[in-house]
Amino acid sequence: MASRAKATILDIAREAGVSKSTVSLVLQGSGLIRPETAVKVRKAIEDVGYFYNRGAANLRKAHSNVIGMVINDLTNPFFAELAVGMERVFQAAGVVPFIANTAENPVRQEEVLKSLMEQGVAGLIVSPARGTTPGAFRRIEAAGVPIVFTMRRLPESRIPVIAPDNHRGAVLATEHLIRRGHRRLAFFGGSSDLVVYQERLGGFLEACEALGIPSADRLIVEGETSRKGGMACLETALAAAQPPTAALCFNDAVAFGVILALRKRGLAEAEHYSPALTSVAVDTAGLGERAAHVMLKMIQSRTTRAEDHIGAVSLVVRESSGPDRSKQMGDAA
Amino acid sequence: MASRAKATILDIAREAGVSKSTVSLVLQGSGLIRPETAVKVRKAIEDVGYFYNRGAANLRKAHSNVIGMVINDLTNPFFAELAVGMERVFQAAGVVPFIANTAENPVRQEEVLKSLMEQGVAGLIVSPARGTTPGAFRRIEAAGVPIVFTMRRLPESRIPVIAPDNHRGAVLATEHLIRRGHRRLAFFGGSSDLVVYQERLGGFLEACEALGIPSADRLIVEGETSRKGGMACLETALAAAQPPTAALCFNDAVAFGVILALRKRGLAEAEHYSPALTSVAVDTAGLGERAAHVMLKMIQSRTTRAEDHIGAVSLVVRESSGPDRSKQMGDAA
DNA sequence: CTGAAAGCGCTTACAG
DNA sequence: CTGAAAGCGCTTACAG
Repeated sequence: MASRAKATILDIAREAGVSKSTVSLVLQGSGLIRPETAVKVRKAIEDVGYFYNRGAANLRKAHSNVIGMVINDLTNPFFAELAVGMERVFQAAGVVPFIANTAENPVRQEEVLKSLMEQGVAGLIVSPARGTTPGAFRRIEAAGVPIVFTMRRLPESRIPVIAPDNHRGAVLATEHLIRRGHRRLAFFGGSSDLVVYQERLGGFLEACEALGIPSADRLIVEGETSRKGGMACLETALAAAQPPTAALCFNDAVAFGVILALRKRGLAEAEHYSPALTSVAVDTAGLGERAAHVMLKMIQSRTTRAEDHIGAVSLVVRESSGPDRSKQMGDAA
Repeated sequence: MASRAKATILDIAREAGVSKSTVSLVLQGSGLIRPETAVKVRKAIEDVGYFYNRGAANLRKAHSNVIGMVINDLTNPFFAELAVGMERVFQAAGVVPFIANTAENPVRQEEVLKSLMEQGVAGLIVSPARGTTPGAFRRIEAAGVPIVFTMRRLPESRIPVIAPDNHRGAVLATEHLIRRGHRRLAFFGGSSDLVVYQERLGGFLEACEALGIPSADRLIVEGETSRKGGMACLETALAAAQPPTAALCFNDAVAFGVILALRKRGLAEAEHYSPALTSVAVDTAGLGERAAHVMLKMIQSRTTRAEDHIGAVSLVVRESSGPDRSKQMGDAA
């Protein structure tokens, strides 16, 4: 049973008593083959335990059916969602997505990209790691392999981007906080080396400006985009002479950290301080689907250029239980 | 700049003024090549923007450097952790892991496995989807490709398994609850078609038996392994004549659901009912590393057999704030 | 040290 | 409809 040497189309041909061209034609579902021949061949395929050798086929056909998904942090459920959306589309198109994780490490990213290229991917969907240098994709672009960025853009790059409207999301969330009566606002978490950060902070500042919150009443605390970072942000903010009464958090993790810290201080448990996690909703799986579609189109039309796509966002207001003067957390996912 | 046709070793050979054999030798780091020749070749590789074609190489060498990781639920951070551990080991060994998600769907799993086999993987690390049939891996085994199961085992399969000691974890957690003074215990979530469920429930029952909890005081509520499932379990339990005072939850998600439901009912907020999420700790990344090592060894020794590996577990007791008679949640991760 | 030749498993014209 | 032949990009003996 355990045949060590893998079967090839030659084995199938022998088993079925036809030539290997015929087998190849059957494999490709060609209409040129007589039905009973096809049946005979298919039976032989089963009998010899054959697995199609896509590498050999691609070598000859000079194109591949695998595309690489390079993700900066697979432990972030957000990216898992994104991957799920892409897979749906690719599956339907007969394309196999291989996922690789860079763990936010540009060196690892370099290796992963090289690997994927060596594997002969037809395209690359990438959420670039922090600190990716502008030239990181130069050789791949030169080789004519299409790339799509998701979630993050690189400064001064012409690679198309599929991402949510971070700026708009932050504007919506900030407006919400101000309308709820808050006058001293904070922006918690993230760091200015990320383009995403600039976009969200920009939205925050724009809304503050538009709705008359003076810059003296805005507190910006950079920090790790993690629970720990969120906790640190809160400590910093509470140490201020006039602590903010509401904050826009860079992402969910930061927001949870802030809430944990509040709870630890006994502030969140108290009746008058019930943080409602209002958040910016992004159709993540939808963005994944979109990215996949763009990629498919690029491959098909043999181009490395495409339009950017900025996904709509909306505000999800949750359990805003406290009175007007209650402090409250807003979170931009 | 954008050379559409990909460069081959022939282009390099031409550029460097050597034969393609020489280029191949340089690519493989052979010591047979004069240093200055190697330098010249390496420069040519840069100049023509070459990417090694691993598919062609593998075709000739008849072995590959990619292994497939087939995961049943990528959105579960647990599996992301596992993947991270494996990647660490594989990277060091020059092996490229490709991750594929089956979303707990046996049909999708079938497709993914086929794809990976067609891609010529050297081995497969699989966390099988629910409802996987015993024969699902027959052809792959017959082809001599090594498989390792992680986290879950299949009934009546001889494929090696790397998994945490679920039984022991449940025993530890249950003993803990009983020692805290609880006498009416529940087991929440999961369903009996999973081997993991049998293992955990078995541990729960064994501990109850050993420490004298009569079966009348044990409540077993099957349910979805999600927050929603956990919430439903709690409702069922509270409807009992004598509700349990503590529960062992199938996993984190169920436990969170239970806590949410308690909070909604106002039970968790009350002083006398502060659920402490005591949980069973598994070194997930460590299991990932272990699985990778086992796989590497199997590939190297050309076998499809290996010892099972059952990872140690430990109990993490957290914020057990209430008094002895406080109700409390234990969670087996 | 380096070159010419064969072959890995497939597909693709090209004959028959 | 089916077979013989060439070739995809590489590696591997085998000469030189």
